[in-house]
Amino acid sequence: MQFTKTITSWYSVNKRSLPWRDTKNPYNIWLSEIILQQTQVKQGLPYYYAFLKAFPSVFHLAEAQESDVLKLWQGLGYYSRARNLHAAAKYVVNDLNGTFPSNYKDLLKLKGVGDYTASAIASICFNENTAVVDGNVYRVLARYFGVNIPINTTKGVKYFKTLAQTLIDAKNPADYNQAIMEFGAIQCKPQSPNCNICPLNTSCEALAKNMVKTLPVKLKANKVKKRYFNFLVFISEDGKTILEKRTGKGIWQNLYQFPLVETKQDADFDVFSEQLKTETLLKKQSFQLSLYNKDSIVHKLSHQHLYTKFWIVNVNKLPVKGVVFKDVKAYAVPVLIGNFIEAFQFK
DNA sequence: AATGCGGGGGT
DNA sequence: ACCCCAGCATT
Repeated sequence: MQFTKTITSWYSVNKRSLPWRDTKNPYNIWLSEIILQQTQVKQGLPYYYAFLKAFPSVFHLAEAQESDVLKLWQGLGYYSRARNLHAAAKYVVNDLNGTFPSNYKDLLKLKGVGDYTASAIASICFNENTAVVDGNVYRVLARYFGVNIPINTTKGVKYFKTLAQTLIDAKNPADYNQAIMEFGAIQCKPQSPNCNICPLNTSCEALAKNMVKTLPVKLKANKVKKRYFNFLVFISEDGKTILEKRTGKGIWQNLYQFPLVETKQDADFDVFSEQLKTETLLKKQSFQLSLYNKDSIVHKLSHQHLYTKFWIVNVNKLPVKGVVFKDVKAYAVPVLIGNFIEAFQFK
């Protein structure tokens, strides 16, 4: 297929030099693929180096505490990736004697490994003939073949997986898969691709029909929800504050935060001050309240905007076991909390 | 099939 | 304000 030949020869000339391209070690490739899920190379690169340094092998990772893995993952987002990474490492060590699964089907059994990642590892490390379909592949194929089926539907997912599988270079799945992704990232990029220099510009359906800007088609996402977060930054006379672990289902699972009071709307000082008197932590406790940031800090996640206030709660003695100020930075926290800790300087 | 999950960067 | 990113798990 001409498409396949052009993509692979483009890749041999234009590929970036990246650390995970110097190895076929499945541990390294797996780590890189998990880090790069929904994450650009530039953002993930420092984490890849940090993880390999802290956990050079799957055995090191399996022996770690989840809290240490999350701390190292801090700032990268989608924290279930870190929790699943750690769980999968323990599975590989405890159930598979440390030997990585070596085919698509068995790779899928690892937590956090879905169709894309199993295909990537199987092809790159074991040369299995299974096509990857990531955001880049959707875009390249939708444009080149002029496909307007929405990519985020069951029909679209199946269609593109099948199409990708017909195009893969069976003699070199490892390079072909990486080639089409790199082509999407650098040449057939989302915004204003330079089609003048594209090696496929004489046969690209989207270019011929002036559809480059409208492909691929993606069904619109839901609207962003607004939430109002009030963090209680306790300050005790013996130099401690309170950190709580987030449990349950929502965002930032297993990360730490200051005690949180969520309100239906932006909290007013007087109203909130009264409300606090009924909070469990402050029921039988006198406290002095001050507001750290008058204007809410807006922290934007994909599907929620968090309007956030940090309330400084001075107390004589903490109602629960606290954390001494110098230890606060050892906890894995969301970026929103980490930024506050950096700026506030506990002392 | 629909929803939730982070954070950074670009336009 | 909206889109994108080497997606996955849950319901």
